[in-house]
Amino acid sequence: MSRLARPSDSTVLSFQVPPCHTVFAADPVLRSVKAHDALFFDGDEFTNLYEVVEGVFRASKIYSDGRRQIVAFAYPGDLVGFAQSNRHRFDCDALTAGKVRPISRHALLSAVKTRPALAEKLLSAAVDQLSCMQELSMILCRKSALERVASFLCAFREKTGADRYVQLPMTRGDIADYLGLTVETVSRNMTNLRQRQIIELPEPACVRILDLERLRHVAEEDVAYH
Amino acid sequence: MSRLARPSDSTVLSFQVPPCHTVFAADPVLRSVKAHDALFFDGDEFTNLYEVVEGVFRASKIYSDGRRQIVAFAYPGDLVGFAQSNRHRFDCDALTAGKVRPISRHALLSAVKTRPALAEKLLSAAVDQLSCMQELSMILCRKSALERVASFLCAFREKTGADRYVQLPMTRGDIADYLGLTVETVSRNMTNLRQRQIIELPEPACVRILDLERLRHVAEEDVAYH
DNA sequence: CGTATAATTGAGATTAGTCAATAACTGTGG
DNA sequence: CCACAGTTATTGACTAATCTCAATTATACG
Repeated sequence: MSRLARPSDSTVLSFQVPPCHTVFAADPVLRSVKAHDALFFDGDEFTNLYEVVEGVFRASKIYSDGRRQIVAFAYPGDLVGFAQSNRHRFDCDALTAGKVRPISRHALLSAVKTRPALAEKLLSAAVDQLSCMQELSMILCRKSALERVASFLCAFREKTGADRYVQLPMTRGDIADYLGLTVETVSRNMTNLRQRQIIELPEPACVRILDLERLRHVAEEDVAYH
Repeated sequence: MSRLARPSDSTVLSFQVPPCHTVFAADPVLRSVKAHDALFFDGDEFTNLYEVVEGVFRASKIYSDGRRQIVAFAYPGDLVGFAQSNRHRFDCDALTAGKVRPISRHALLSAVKTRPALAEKLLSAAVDQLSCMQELSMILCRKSALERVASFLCAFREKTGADRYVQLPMTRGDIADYLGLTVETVSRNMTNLRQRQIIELPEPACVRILDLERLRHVAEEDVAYH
């Protein structure tokens, strides 16, 4: 996986449990949620975090001036809702119907105490996410709108395991608020990619990647790694 | 401390050990470094991380197109050089003369295994940093140049415990590469703040804060928290 | 003291944002 | 099944902000 393909991988509030370690498999309780259901709101008491089992979730923060920041999109395998205080700092809701496994905060804390290996895994995951986040956020600060949109598409594709046909569960507004752009700018750059025959847009929520090579190139052109 | 005052606090690669827990005090080895000395380079094997004891350090990444990203400034109490792989991903060097306490990676890993409480602390610190980083980076992506510069000054002041007289160990170029701006833009906005009588610049590296209230207001005006 | 580096300032180009209009899609109820 | 209303997406014209390039001034260091 290219390093630039990491954005959605680096969701701050969600860190991914390595697939080989089904850390919480012992907990059989699955909760089904419908699209638009909320898992928790900003300010809610932090009692559970959630392992996403199915569906796509959105973590967002709404500021008093009405602006909104999409903090992370969470996919199956991600943990979402980690908080360091007694309260959540973000809203989290479902973009699609899905399933989550709630993990009680208390259970997690005691598990960490009694199972050092688990603590080490979590720490390692957190450090990894921290590092990825640093890279991502700074890259986002520097990239042009076109590069951000292209990066987002590449990352989404990688993350969801899609090949050439990508179904976006989020709106242009969500993408804009995630990438630090406006809806119009996201839309214009989607059009730009379409006009250059890099993608097709059979409908707004569907992206067919015609030329992955060039899409990646556009995503990375300014920020090349050695 | 206001939430916006957190930037330098949220240095990804450096997470701060709570002062009350001198986690590594058992290790007596201190290393003195001169200004511009490097602790490690991007790609070096990850054998040690470092607790900053004295001085200011800079973690940066240089891209093949010549662009540079300042990833973090690290101050006394910060841990710098945490890596999740076998290699460092950033350069780290000293902006000023200082002292660091190297902590061997191996020692840390075994300590985490044998002392669950330590693991918990580290995990908690990492999650905290993760969360702060998310906030910071997104805020930086959205803020105007003036707000970023003002935020930077506020944060630096808080972090270093200065009152009204702030001595900047880094160049305008460092600040620019940290905030995702150009040198010229940083300079212009410093001038802007000076002309508005919010700060004085007796010399480029010295900032006297004349009106902290207004400086904070400029830093936060667009991104208000509820 | 002179040279190299760093900082400031100005003018113009470029990019993304804003405001506004139109088009497409979604879902609901007739 | 269709029509309507509300949301979402696209596009255009214009504005505002930052970047780029260039020149000048200040500072640091040998």
